[in-house]
Amino acid sequence: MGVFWRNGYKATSVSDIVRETGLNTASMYKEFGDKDGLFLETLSHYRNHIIGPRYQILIDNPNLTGVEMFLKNVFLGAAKQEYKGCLMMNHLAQKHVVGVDAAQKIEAFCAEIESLIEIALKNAQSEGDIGSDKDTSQLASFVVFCVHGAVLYGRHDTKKPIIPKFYDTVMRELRR
Amino acid sequence: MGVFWRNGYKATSVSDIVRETGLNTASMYKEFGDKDGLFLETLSHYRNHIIGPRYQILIDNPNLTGVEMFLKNVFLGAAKQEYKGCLMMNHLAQKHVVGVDAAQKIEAFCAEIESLIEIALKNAQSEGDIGSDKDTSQLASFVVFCVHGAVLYGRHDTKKPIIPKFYDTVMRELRR
DNA sequence: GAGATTGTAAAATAATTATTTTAAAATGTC
DNA sequence: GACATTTTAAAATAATTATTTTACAATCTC
Repeated sequence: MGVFWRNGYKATSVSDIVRETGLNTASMYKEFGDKDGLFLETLSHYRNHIIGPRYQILIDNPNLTGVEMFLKNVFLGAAKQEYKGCLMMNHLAQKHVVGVDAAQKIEAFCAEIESLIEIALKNAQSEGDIGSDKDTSQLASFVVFCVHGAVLYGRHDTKKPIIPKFYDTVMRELRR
Repeated sequence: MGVFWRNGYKATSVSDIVRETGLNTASMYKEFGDKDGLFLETLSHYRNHIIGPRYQILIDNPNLTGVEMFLKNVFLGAAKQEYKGCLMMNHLAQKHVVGVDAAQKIEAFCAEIESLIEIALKNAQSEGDIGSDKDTSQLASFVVFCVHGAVLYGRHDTKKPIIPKFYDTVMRELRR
């Protein structure tokens, strides 16, 4: 997964994958069909094991209180990813490159976490933590954009991700 | 430029470029050396003719007043780009793929517009349009991130860019 | 443990893509 | 208008990369 994450679908050769994973070329083709199939599987794995767990608490507790603490964790989790950004988001600009199946998968994933966050925001709203005039759908987009798009913008020279900087901004926007 | 913009450096073949530009293959190699040289030239062109003009007003008027109007124009300009995102930003996550020259060029460009915006924000601050307690450097990062990173996050299904949504958020953050 | 099945390494093939060459057409120079 | 230079289209080559095959080792079944 690492190579796809770092260099993107097209710039990742099958040899790279074989080298990195130790997988056998033939086994790989038998298991996943082709490079595209492997990429789809990678997306699923990323969703289920890397990002998923971070949002699992929202699934487990549909009435979760304390969005603030949750968001802080999500931001920090994203900031730790060695500045590689979000595997899915890094491919959002490349729908034609990754193919339609992968593009759909990525978009479905984004929609999914967006609606999870929206539910959490609505809860917070009904508890008075967020003003009743707020557009929770728009705020949810904004949160997803800042969390999953932001490492992209981490500078290579400073080697520092920019996400933590944005956490405060997002929180102010929620509380305003 | 279009192909690079839409599909990224690695997924763009020389044939694609030749087809799109009508350029002759041999002339292309004579003029730019190789694909990489052409990409570097593309980045320069993008900077000088596509994005540059949008920020030119900041260079021409170091004491520009009315950041708000300026920012609005920048947001709208970005939102119009056929949802391809920012050519440079789309490559930020791929420093190893595009090579070190291109990566440096992209980062220099980002730093440049960030500091232009920071100057404008400082002016606004000294005129009282922005609170004196604000960290203009951080705000500038935030603006660049929202303007140049946001189309990335426009959904393919809805075909709508998300940038306009963020304009309000950014303005609130400035005025807060 | 013989025989069937599965996994593996390495080489072979196929497909794509970057770059160069070639020979002709276009253009410029005197 | 003849000659030199430059541009162009097309084919040729080189390099890379995706996929398949082959021959063999490991594992499993009875």
